[in-house]
Amino acid sequence: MIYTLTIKLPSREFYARDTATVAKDLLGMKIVRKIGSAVVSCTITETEAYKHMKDPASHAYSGMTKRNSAMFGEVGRAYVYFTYGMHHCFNVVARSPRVKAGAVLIRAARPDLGIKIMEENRKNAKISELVNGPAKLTQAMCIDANQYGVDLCRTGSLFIAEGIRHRAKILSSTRIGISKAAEKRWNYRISV
DNA sequence: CCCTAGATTTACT
DNA sequence: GTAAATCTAGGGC
Repeated sequence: MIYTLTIKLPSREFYARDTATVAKDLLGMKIVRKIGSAVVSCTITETEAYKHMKDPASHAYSGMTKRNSAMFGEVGRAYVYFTYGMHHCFNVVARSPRVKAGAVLIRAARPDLGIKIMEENRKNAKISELVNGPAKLTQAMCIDANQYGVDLCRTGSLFIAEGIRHRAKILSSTRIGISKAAEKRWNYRISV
């Protein structure tokens, strides 16, 4: 028996909305990564919105640089940055049309497919800690500077797909690990 | 469980 | 020069 699996991807317009709104709507969606012939995927459980003006915590706040240029580029693409001398973090470029820059940091997820591969990439960490942090997720899913600017609206080596519709309550909190604009509650998560 | 220190590179001041 | 959208190991409780 041959099954045809239909994978639905959010449209480009999905990402052309307010960054915080997209951050909430990404909860429950899937990150799919093809590594050679293997596939790994996770369901997004925690996100954070980073805007442009009026958001001193955003990489885009002080204008465009070589590092953050993806935040000013086409929505629906990947913004991957390197930090703390050893970690990569994965963002999805998203903003309303009248805003110049914005991205959603993917902070945590739930492992879905390819768990064995992710365990190897994560030095055999416990399943509950495979992708429960922004740099853990990129490590498990082999996301680094090579994925900078990748179009997440196409079924390539890295993309976002719609997940199972969920009714989980969305909790909002202050963003993690920042010192500026610490009062803004642009961190969103769903439990398990 | 909690907490702290150290890793290690880049980009911008 | 230094701060950075982080993680891990190690020690204490």
